[in-house]
Amino acid sequence: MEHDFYRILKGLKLKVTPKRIAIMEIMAAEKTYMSPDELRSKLKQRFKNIGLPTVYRNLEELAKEGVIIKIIHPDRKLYYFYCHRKEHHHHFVCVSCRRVEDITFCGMEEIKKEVEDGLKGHMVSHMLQVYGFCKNCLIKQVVSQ
Amino acid sequence: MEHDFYRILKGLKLKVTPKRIAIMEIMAAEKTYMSPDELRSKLKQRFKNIGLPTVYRNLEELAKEGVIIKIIHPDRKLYYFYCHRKEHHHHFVCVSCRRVEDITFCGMEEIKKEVEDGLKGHMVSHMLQVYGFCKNCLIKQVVSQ
DNA sequence: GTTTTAAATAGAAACGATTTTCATTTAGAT
DNA sequence: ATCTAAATGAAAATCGTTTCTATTTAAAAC
Ligand SMILES: [Zn+2]
Ligand SMILES: [Zn+2]
Ligand SMILES: [Zn+2]
Ligand SMILES: [Zn+2]
Repeated sequence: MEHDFYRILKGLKLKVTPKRIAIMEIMAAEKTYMSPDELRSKLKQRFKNIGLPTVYRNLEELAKEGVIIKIIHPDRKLYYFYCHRKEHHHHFVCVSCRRVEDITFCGMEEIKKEVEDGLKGHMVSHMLQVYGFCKNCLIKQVVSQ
Repeated sequence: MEHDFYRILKGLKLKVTPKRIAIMEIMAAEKTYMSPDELRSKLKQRFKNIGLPTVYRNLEELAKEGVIIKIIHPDRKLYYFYCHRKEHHHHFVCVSCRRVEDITFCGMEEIKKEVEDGLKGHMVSHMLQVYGFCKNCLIKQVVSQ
């Protein structure tokens, strides 16, 4: 698995540093989105010194390259998630446990049609995100009643 | 028109202050989204003293009550827009001039189905926003070439 | 293997949008 | 006209994020 990350970084012409590898390992192992500070807490278990700017920079670089994604959050803070799927798609985010899951529905064609035919504009991108309670959290709710 | 805003504020049990009315008037007259600071600049033309916290507070209150909407922006700053349409719908945002236009496509049913049948979760809300160039900006691009 | 150099990093400081605090003013009820 | 809770302005605080700079390090060149 580490070899995957190694190759990904090489492909992006980024230096393969222990911290980069660790960031990718930790992110890829998480089922939930994380803030830079939460990621740093996990990195602290492996490295004595790890600066927050390093975490911010690496997350941003990886997001820019499409290796990880940014999660749009109502609190307008930065959150990232390692998404294994590479085709265009969107995400379901659990408002209780932060779990992220893929959604295959998109609607890009209909939207594009409406923008171009209806508004006579040109669509550049679109953002779709779904919020709710994941399977696990629904079960917990029922059990705890 | 002012009477509309008067009645809206009354309906929300908010005091009808000159600044609240002015904020609603300015927002409702704009075809583009605005930041709190941009709104304050406009308010300064009418009021000698107008504090930024007042602008922030009022925008947030009006957004909470659904009178205006928040625009999700990649820069993660706060932007608001007075949307005249009241039914559930989404928006097209021009990345060049900030114009906001209604989109009727939604896809809520398909998404809900996928979350509930596929993921066995429960959908609470969803966020869709479309970015691109509006009609006017497309024309300007062509003309200036 | 050694040298070179550009990228990566840590730590400290800066930044800036947003929020909080608090004293004063004001809308609207009595 | 009086009262009270809401609204406001000014100043300060907050805090997530970014910048700066000296140091370290990956990896290319030798
Ligand atoms: Zn959950
Ligand atoms: Zn899509
Ligand atoms: Zn435009
Ligand atoms: Zn919708």
